Amino acid sequence: MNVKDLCLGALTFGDASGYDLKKFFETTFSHFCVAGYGSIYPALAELAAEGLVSCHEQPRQGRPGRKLYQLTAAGRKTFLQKLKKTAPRHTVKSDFLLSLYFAHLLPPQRLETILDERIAAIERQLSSHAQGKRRSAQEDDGPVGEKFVRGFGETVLTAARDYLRVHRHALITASDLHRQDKKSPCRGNHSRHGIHNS
Amino acid sequence: MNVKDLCLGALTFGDASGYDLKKFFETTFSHFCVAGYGSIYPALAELAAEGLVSCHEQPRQGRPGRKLYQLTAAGRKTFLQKLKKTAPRHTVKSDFLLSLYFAHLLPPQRLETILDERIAAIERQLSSHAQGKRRSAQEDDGPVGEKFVRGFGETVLTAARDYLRVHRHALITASDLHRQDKKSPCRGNHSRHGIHNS
DNA sequence: GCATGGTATATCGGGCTGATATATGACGGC
DNA sequence: GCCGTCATATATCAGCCCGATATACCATGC
Repeated sequence: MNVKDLCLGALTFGDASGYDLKKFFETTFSHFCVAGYGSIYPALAELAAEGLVSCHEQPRQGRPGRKLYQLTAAGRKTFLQKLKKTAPRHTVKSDFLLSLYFAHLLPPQRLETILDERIAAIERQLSSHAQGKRRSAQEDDGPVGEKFVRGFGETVLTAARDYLRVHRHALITASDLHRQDKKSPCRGNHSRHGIHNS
Repeated sequence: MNVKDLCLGALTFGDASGYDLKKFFETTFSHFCVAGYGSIYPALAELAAEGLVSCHEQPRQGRPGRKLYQLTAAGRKTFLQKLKKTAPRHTVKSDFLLSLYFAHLLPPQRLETILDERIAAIERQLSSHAQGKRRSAQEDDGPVGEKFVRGFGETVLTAARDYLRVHRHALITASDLHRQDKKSPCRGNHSRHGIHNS
């Protein structure tokens, strides 16, 4: 599922400009995909060239016209096929966890900052989820998958936040004991925690 | 944190070849980063050119020699600096959740497959975590961050698996009611679930 | 009247993924 | 002893994507 397919999928819910799509990805899809303008605009241009979307430009004097994109029948068909064939992968990329893995190389203050920022970020995501839930409860619909996906996100985020809260203190104190930074240089690369075992 | 920094970080635990590093990423770092040979080998070559790692080649007759890389003092310093400055981002990219968001466009059988495969994948990850835990409990060490990160992974994965198990059936039956595929083409792109609101 | 932030399109370099190619040793089964 | 399969090990490349940046205007509030 590349950005082109993502755009087709979003357009099944109605016409939109590139800007609209970015916002849509940032809100509705925020916890499982990202796409920047640098991917969206070229994607839309290619899709238009392939006849999978049509583009209706609304001229605005003095600046580039707003371009509304609409899914064509071929575009809808293409998306359905992609959707059926796509392998449902799920990957996490986290400098957050990577940093904590190296807790023994970081000052405790930095660890605190990292943990607190992540907890705060999770809380922001949870409250924006709650807003989305209220909105879709009013309008009483949206795709059936939306509720499921939102519930999944809430569950996972809540579990993550609780874990961080509970184990925050333990990590900071433990890392303080095992510290290994510039001031106590312990500089052997040949520690007993080797990687290769040949 | 790009692949070059990742390699430096892994090499703080001991010397390794490119192949060793890949395995290390796949096991220890598996739930928060990925790196293929296509990134690792060029990264090591650049690091060697910059003097951040040194390379000791063990010749083997008839094929390319095994290249063991070792962190230099400069490399260790560089990694510590990067680690301190890195913004601890955390992103999820999931065709799995994306597919489920479009549950109303998928046949129930496909939904079942997707859910079951994901649950099975989570269970595989959990049991490989458990193995890692047993191993590091025997040797009674590893970086202090390791336990924390592993605990985080277990917590989140368990919460995800339980959610999927509990809500599996509800999603499949609900999507069956709201189905909207080729057989009932409902082809208006101008549904009331529009994206833009200008 | 002016600064801030939102709307909107577009480009580009650097970087990564995933597939592919190549070669050989080790191991177990038959 | 032979064969297939798996693990070891390095390397390249096309296609794709992220993040930063540039431009331009309007609405809002202070």
